Amino acid sequence: MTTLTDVTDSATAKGEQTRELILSTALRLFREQGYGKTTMRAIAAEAGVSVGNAYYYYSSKEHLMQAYYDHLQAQHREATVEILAGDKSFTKRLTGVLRSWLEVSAPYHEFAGTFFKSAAEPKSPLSPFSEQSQPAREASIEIFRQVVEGSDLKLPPDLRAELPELLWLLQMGIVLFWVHDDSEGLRRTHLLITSTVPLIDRLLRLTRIPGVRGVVNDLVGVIRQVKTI
Amino acid sequence: MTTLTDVTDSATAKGEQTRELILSTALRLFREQGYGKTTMRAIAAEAGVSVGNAYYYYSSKEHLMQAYYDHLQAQHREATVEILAGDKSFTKRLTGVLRSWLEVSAPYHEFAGTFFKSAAEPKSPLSPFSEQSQPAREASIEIFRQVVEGSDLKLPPDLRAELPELLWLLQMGIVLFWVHDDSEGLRRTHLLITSTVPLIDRLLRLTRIPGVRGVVNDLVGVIRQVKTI
DNA sequence: CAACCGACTTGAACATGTTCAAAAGCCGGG
DNA sequence: CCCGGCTTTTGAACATGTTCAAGTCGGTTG
Repeated sequence: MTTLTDVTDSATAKGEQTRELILSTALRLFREQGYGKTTMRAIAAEAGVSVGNAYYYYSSKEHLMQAYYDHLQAQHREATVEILAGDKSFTKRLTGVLRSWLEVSAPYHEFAGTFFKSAAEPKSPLSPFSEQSQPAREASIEIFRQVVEGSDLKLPPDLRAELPELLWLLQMGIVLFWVHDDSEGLRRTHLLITSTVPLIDRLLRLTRIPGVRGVVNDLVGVIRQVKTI
Repeated sequence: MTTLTDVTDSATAKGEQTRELILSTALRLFREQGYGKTTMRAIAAEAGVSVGNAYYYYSSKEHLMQAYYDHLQAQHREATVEILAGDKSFTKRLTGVLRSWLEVSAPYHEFAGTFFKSAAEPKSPLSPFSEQSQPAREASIEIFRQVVEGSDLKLPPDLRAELPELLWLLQMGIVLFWVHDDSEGLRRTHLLITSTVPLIDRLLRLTRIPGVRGVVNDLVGVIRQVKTI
């Protein structure tokens, strides 16, 4: 028997080791010398396997980057736990989450550009809007859902329901900014977060004004419409 | 003698012809078979020159795409003239400009993804935020300046000054959406424009409400700050 | 006119992501 | 023990963007 496939984790016994080996080697090289300078041949050589073997497990170089992305996502999630358990203040929660993303991602800032490049292509599985990244995207939105739910924010239910996704979009915007930010210490991105978050808070509180409320409702309507159809 | 070309246009005589030839051939092939499937060898062969020669004029395949982008930009500019001469209604002007962009770009929708991919990389000259594309960017913002200036829109001067750039950002967002839009006839993007523009108009008019005014002023402040520092 | 200079052109060579047919292990059944 | 069928592994071959040393060509200068 031994048809292997019953175990949760080590799906295919031996091969799984090779897979891990290739991935970890690749990630290390990416970090050490950047994505562009790391060749598939180098990865294979360093891992002590053949090029073809690397392709047996990862159908492309991009695919290896995908794995890195998942890694990052998990790290961020972990980093937010503490923050989301603590304060009830909306701005603090949001700032904390965004900041922690920045921290987790900082070591990869330099080669994030390349990642971004691949992610931009609509058909790429790396695209944040793609089918394949739906799990990662939802995990990310889930974090923002917790930001909202655990906070003291008072909002009309419609908007509140839509908010996590909007905050995720905000995060995408910040990432876009971050990728382009070459100020030292990522000063500008930090500044962006520091000044944007309170502003968002204030904007959200404006929805109590009747005249504003109507427009916002329509805005939510448009967002839903665009998402669906 | 026969130096034939003293014409305004042709900077370096003969070579300029070759340059044009290569470019037009490339653009044609891009349109006919997509960017990815068009090889530099094919372009060279079709144009009747050597590969090296193509590289003499265009330092990379991407560079050829850059040229296409400029081409598009010019076409759009031309298409907007009529619209901007006509109506005074802000929403009509804005809708017109966005729609005409859609029309001009439609033939390239399929291969725009690839373009987008390159443009996403921060260091790429194709990036809408890059140094190299500053002229194109400013030309584009200029269009939106005309949208605002020729319109009946009443706004606090601060916001009014910032608005063209914000509208340009909106356009970037729409492009992002457009690239991912595979509904037939680009229905979804059209819908997005149709429903977003009036909403923006309403949002802008909200700035008359005192409570809103303060927040918006701060928002403008943040934008300026982020742009500068 | 011959030498020369710089713009232009060439094609072979290179680097690297990717593919693929074949070999090597591995394993349970006859 | 050997066979047939799988997973895994190999390395050479391929496709394609890019580079480069060397050639060509047209005009300018002595």
